[in-house]
Amino acid sequence: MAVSNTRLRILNFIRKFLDERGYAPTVRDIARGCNISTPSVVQHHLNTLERQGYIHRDPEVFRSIQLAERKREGISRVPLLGTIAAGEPIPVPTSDTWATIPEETLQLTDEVTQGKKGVYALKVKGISMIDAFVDDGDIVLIQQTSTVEDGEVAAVWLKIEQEVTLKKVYHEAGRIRLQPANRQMEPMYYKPEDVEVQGKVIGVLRKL
Amino acid sequence: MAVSNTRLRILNFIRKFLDERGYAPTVRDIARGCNISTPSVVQHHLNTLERQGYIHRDPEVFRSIQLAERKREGISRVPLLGTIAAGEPIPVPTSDTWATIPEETLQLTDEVTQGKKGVYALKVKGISMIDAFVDDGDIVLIQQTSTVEDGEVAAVWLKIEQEVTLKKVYHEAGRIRLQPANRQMEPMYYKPEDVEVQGKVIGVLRKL
DNA sequence: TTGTTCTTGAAACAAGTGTATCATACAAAT
DNA sequence: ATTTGTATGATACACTTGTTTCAAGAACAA
Repeated sequence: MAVSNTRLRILNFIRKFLDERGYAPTVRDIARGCNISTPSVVQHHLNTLERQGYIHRDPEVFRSIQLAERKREGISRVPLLGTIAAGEPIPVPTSDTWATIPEETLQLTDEVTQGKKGVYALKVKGISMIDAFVDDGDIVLIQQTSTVEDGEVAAVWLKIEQEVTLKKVYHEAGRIRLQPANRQMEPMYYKPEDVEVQGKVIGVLRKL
Repeated sequence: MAVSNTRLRILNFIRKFLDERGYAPTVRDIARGCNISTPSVVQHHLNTLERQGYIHRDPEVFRSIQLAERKREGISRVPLLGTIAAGEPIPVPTSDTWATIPEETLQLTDEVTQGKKGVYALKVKGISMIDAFVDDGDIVLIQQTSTVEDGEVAAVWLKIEQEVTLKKVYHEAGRIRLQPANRQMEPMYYKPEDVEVQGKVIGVLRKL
């Protein structure tokens, strides 16, 4: 069942009310704001909206309407632990690194961190990662891990070149294939002992 | 005056209550949760906390306690209004576009939106914007505007080519210079009447 | 001591508020 | 035409809840 016109007005009113006042409206607030003459009509629509999963209420509790779309509104504080550049291994957080005060802390919603744990951020220095469409000044979000699945993008330390690079990793027979995000570029092949996965890249953030 | 022991307990209780239930406690909820026998004591402490600036309440309004520390925590809800591709103009929001339920809504902190107003998001379709280090599937954050300062990145509609592109814009004598983010690429020059700024690019978001 | 201020307490009021009940109107389906 | 489901409406009840009032103990300085 679709969202009717009146219920859409009600939903939008609840959104606006929450944004402006910081707490939920009452049925009478909604009636006033949506040109509905009586609480019972609002009640009826709220029941429907709740049955459809758009909102949640605690019975008998005043101003307890919550929007389902805002339920998982988690904010994570992601430490910015330093920079990532071609010629140096990336900072890998240790137990005490987390405890110390980071350079800066990014406040990110779970929408961005995808709810992942053990995430930290690094600022890109230089243009060595343009083959991953990562520019100078971008922020990469890294999840601490030493293993990745095939096809995932990882921060990989190349022992021979003494360089870090962002590539899709594929485990092949007797070798590791590192595939640039840029499809126009050729993959590179390494012996497993010559590469070291330092973390999984879960996102990139660019502020202009 | 410092925060007394009891008031600190009350503050922590309000924090926990808000996190767990999504709406504010009543004076009686607080009394129950902090082993206070009567609403009037809670009322007294809330008055003090409000005078000290730790909380805010709307008089006479139930469950209207708000934590000052969370007032400027800044989550913006950015509507994902569609896609951006080379061959089609980008969707420009109108007053009624904002009112309808968007395809999806991104929840972003002000850290990401930089506190800007009138921001919406578009998902990139295709690899036509790799010269701006923007890959297929990336999300670009656009602030609605028709003018940009020199050096800012804009979503520009090229009337002759019938294409949209992301470029740094420079106003020069009698012409517009469009500079790719990729420094290895050459700028393009247009007559002012042949280009149309459709919005300012304030960020790029890539989820992997 | 005395006085002052802060804190805790009990009780009650009045208004805000979720909810139920009954009723009407309208459109679509049978 | 009848039924069914949905949207709207008026009214009232009972509980929730912010607030007030009066009172008393606790901490502390003069």
